[in-house]
Amino acid sequence: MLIDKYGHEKEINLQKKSQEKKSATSIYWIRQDLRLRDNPALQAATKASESMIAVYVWAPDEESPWQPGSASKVWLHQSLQSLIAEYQRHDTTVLIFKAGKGSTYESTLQVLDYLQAKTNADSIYWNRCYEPKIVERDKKIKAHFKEKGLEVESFKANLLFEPWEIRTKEDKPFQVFTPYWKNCLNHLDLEPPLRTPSHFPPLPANLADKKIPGSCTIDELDLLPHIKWDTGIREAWTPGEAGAHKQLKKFLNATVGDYAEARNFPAIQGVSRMSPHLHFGEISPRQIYNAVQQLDSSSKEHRHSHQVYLKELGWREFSHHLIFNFPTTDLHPLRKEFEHFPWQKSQKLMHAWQKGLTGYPIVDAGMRELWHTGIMHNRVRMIVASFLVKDLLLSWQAGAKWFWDTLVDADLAQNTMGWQWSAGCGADAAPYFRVFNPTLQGQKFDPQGEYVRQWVPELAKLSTKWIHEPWKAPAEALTASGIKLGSDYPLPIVDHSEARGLALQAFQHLKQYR
DNA sequence: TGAAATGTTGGGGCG
DNA sequence: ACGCCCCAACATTTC
Repeated sequence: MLIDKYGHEKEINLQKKSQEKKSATSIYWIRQDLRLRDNPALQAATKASESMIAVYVWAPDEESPWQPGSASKVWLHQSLQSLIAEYQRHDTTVLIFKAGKGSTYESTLQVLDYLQAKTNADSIYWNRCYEPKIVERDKKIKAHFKEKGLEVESFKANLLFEPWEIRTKEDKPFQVFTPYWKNCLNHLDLEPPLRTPSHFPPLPANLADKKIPGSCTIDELDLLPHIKWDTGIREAWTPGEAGAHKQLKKFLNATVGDYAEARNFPAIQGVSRMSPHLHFGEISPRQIYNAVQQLDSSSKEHRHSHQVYLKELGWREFSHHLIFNFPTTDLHPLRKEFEHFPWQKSQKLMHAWQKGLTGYPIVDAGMRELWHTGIMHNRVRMIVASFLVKDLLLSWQAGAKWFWDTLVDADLAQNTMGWQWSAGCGADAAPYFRVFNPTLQGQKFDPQGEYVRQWVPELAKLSTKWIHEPWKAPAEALTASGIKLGSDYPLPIVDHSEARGLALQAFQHLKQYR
């Protein structure tokens, strides 16, 4: 395979391929790339062959212990529906399979193997994923089909930089963001995004119009919850490629120019809301990067905001760089001394945090926004994470698990980096003694209390003066707002200043292990 | 992408 | 006028 160090392999290869004889049948394996545009694997499969099998395999066991959470599955269900509709417009059927315990096929490999044998397919293409378990599985699949003599190729589609390309001078992975991103920008050589393939080859004749053993419908994947709690998610989002581009346009037309400031205020729509779309590959970072570069940037402030936003794509790149190069960090702290951190266990405190009943309005607002919509504003994620880890002394792993199950944008790389950053045990992490004060953060970033009032309606009538510290409100103010603390809304479950002291003590305890 | 504690400065009140 | 104190405002250090 021709490899250019910075990711031009596919363009080079596509050129090469179009000069070659077409293969008979190609398999395009759909994974976290639920889009038609800017999709190199799909491009390769459609160009290379007389007939094509587009296949999605639901095999959550292969991602254990991080099989998709409930919110993520709701998103996936809808995104797949939308993807299949897009394919149908091009007269193409997407085959769907389940693999694992209790299914016709034990594994993804078995599904692909069956399809390959059945159709005598001679090539297989997919876009890369970077979670350690998935990388391991994909390597096996690649080796398996190469041994069988197939043309097997994977592509960079969901990152600007492969996690292994960017290295320090000592040829090590970066562990600090700023030099990492600087290095990335020095190497950035952005190709324009690919278009939707112009031609979609049909299914091989012996598969067309037949029921294929083990294949199923989206509904049969059983991704939707049995108790209908997902209306909030459905109202807040439009999963799928079209929804992704619509949201991007909205962001680019309205708020990206003020992003640097606006992104800090959860009550306004100052952020891009691209994260779930990016996670499922409904849009590529290259498409976003390109679109931002093409914006009018005559004003200095806007230019600055654009860079700040692109830097967020940089953090996304960095998280994948980290999970790939430090593959055990999904469960273990990168900084080893944190294995000795005296994390507490308390069902009661954990439950209060999860349900938004901590007595700290900004924390509770965030946790309830998460529960209702499957998303939480990033500023608030930092606040609630700091609160869990430093005020409640509950482990970042416990927080990561909850986010994993409730976020529609749950992404192993990003979730891991975010939580390790918050706990202070990761790469380029917040120093441990950096403890957010939920009251001050609330007053700074939700100064009118609008965000709190939206998600903690029992406080809605409380005046702005007390909205972030209701326990300090005079009795008259509380009665006038119809609030009885301790029954309508909880008193703080811990005293922040006391909790901060305890956290700093716990930090002292770690020093002996450095 | 912190916050609290501690230090410094300078204006104003006041004897 | 002067020295002293207070304290807000800002800066620096510390966790």
